[in-house]
Amino acid sequence: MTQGRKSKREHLVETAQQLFYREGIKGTGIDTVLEHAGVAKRTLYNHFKSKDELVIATLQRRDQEFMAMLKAGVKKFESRQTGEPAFARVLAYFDAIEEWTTSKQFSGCMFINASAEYPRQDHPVHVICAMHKRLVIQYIEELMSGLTLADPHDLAVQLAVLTDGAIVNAHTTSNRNAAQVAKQVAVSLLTLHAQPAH
Amino acid sequence: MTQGRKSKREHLVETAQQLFYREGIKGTGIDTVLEHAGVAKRTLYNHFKSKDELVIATLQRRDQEFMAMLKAGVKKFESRQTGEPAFARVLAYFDAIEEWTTSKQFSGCMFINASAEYPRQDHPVHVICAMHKRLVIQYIEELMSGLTLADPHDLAVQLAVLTDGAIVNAHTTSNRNAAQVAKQVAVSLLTLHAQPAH
DNA sequence: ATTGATGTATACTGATCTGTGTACTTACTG
DNA sequence: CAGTAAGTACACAGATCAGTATACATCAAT
Repeated sequence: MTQGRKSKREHLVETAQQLFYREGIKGTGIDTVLEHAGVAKRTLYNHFKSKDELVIATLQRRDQEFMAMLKAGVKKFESRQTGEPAFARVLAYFDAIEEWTTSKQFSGCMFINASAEYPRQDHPVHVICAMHKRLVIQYIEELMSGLTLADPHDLAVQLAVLTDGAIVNAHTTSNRNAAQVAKQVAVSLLTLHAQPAH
Repeated sequence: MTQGRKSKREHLVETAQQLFYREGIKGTGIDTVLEHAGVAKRTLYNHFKSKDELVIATLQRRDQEFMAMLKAGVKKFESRQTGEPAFARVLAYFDAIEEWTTSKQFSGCMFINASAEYPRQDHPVHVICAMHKRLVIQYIEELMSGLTLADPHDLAVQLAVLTDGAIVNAHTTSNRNAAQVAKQVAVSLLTLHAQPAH
């Protein structure tokens, strides 16, 4: 089977992701997704056995996309940091968050939003969101691998909490400075608790 | 007109608030609210001209309730703080947040959740959520009135971001320590930037 | 006692929702 | 060319949604 540039399935997930992000999941009907994707309803239900399955596929796609965006952002901003060089990667991470939260299409964190739409903690959607958040914490720990810390995981959780706060604050109150505020706090925390290794 | 202990309207708003919080707003139909409240549909639509109006009434009620809860919590925990006495009120605030986020019925912040369900920033629901968040920042500033700070508003925003992060983290990842983490960070920030007045 | 406001019960409208059934088309493959 | 996998168009089911219409009940105040 030769596919076009994108498989129908991938195209559906991509379209659904955008709509779910912009309008909310429960605020977006299947028919709306189909219209935007230009795909027949039957095709969708051949690939996914329910809307929930499509939702989960979009979140998995977003997870990949988001982590890639973060990593690209860190690479991009790492060399532009001033101050203690050992902090550069972590601080570049906050710049990446800032670039995202101040971008035109920003509409909060898709996982936080999905968690809010599916508040039950045992719902598959909620579980996936929790997993994503754990991945981010893990990534932050990696960014701090060049630092000597009493408890690296502890600081990573602190910075993750800070990040979520910035994202939510930016979205709910349309505050374009939220990520900078978070970065300021991060600088304080790093200065207090971290020394460059060696 | 003599009312019962609670007016029908108040009873409807209270019932709707609980359901919207537990199951999400778009996840709760009008009929579900009516069943739980034991009230006729016509009565609801005599008091509110649409579901959106009911939603807004629940958010206004929650705003009152939440601020009262915060203030009661601060009063309750203020005297139990150790360390610098001038920090006691702010730190008690984080204890109040902790008590809430670790309580059985906790399901995130109703305003953050509502913002996620109504992502458009010009939607009335979204606007009300933004107002609530501003009120909280204002309250945090009040809690710090006994401190000498270079920029009190700045620190209040930092602590508000931190709070939102803790609430979201507690909800999405079922982390019972999120508020304590936030409090730790708050201690660091206060130590760095605040001196007791005089 | 009558009036007017408030609430109830129930049926209904019309829209929208997720998901299915069916028959047709396209296109790749053996 | 035959067969198979994938997609399309379209109708439709069955549930649920917000909101309305109508007729009746309750009750307090004049």
